[in-house]
Amino acid sequence: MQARVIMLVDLDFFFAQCEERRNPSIRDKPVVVCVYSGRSEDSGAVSTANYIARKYGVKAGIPIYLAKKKLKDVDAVFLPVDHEFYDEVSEKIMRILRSHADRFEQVGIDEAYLDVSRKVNGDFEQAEKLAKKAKDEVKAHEKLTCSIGIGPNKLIAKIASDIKKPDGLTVVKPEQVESFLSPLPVSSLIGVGRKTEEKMVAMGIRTVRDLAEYDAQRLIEAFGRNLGTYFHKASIGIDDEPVQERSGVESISRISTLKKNTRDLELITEKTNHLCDQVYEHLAQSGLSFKSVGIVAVMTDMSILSRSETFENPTDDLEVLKKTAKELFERLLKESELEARRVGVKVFNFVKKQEEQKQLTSFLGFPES
DNA sequence: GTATGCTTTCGGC
DNA sequence: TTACGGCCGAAAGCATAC
Repeated sequence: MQARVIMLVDLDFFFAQCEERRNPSIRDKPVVVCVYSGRSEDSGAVSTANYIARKYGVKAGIPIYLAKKKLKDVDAVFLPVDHEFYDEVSEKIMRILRSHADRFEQVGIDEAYLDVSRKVNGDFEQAEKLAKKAKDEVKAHEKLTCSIGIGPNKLIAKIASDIKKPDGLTVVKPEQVESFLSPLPVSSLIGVGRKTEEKMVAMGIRTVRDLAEYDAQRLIEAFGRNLGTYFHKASIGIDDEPVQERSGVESISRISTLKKNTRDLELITEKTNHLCDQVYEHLAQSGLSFKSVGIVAVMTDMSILSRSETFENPTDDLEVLKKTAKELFERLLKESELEARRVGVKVFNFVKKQEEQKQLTSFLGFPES
């Protein structure tokens, strides 16, 4: 059993970098990739921005209008998102990265874990060379930079990848794990969100070092056996999560901004029926059935409300989807007085169609063939 | 008390 | 000072089961 060597590869400011590659003449300017909602000239939000734009405070999530204001005296480039193009680029890069890994796990469109333990014989020097080679290859074939973190597990690799970017490479060897982790805030650990961090701070735990020094048994008392054990192990750099292929998406959703804010169920249903059609189209390509339907509404004050329903048995029926979405919106409107601004539909809890058959037959007591 | 599953919210890009 | 997308997975909260 040799030591594990794990890499996390993160494609830098991915959408904006794709746009720079397509049109290199914009590379020295702020590049802002936007999602326009169509409601008015500049309504919408920033999806991602290159590092030049970030120097002006332009980053993912801010309104387009605000981004334009921050860049009003600058020669900046604003572009609409082009997901098809990014998907294409991502697919090619993932193929390159996969070829360098013993095991591969893609996370979203621009990130992947590579287990390279065997490939580099458990040697971190070799892993660093391999990472440079992968970076060079991605650069040569796809003209894109990425940032890589290397560590003895996914936890360390992920945190390491954030240390230097863009175009960074950070290696944390097993003997460096303790000094690497100790000073970080507990929120650096996956699994520690705002609430958990607050709870830990109240217990006198701010840094990973504090967490590591905290009595493991007391952690278990405070967070339960699973979480408590996980936190204790993570604090000393232990993480046994394997790098494994993701079987597929966990949810498919479509959301859209309404022309006008409304609480008229018929107007909303008109829009969500269309969204259901799109979700269904995507679903049909994947050959999946779903057990759960969810809806989401962004209200006038930008607060987000959601409702969902899980069925006894999986289905792939478009009419069931539409009917359920409508009922959920009806319920949501009863429980809020605000008008809806954006509405969305999603399906999740997937079952592959063959397995659905299997589930049914085993339920009925037939022997499996 | 803890595990599990479902629902809702949060947060990154 | 306001302004505001679409999609995903993770986190959190709760009810019920064990």
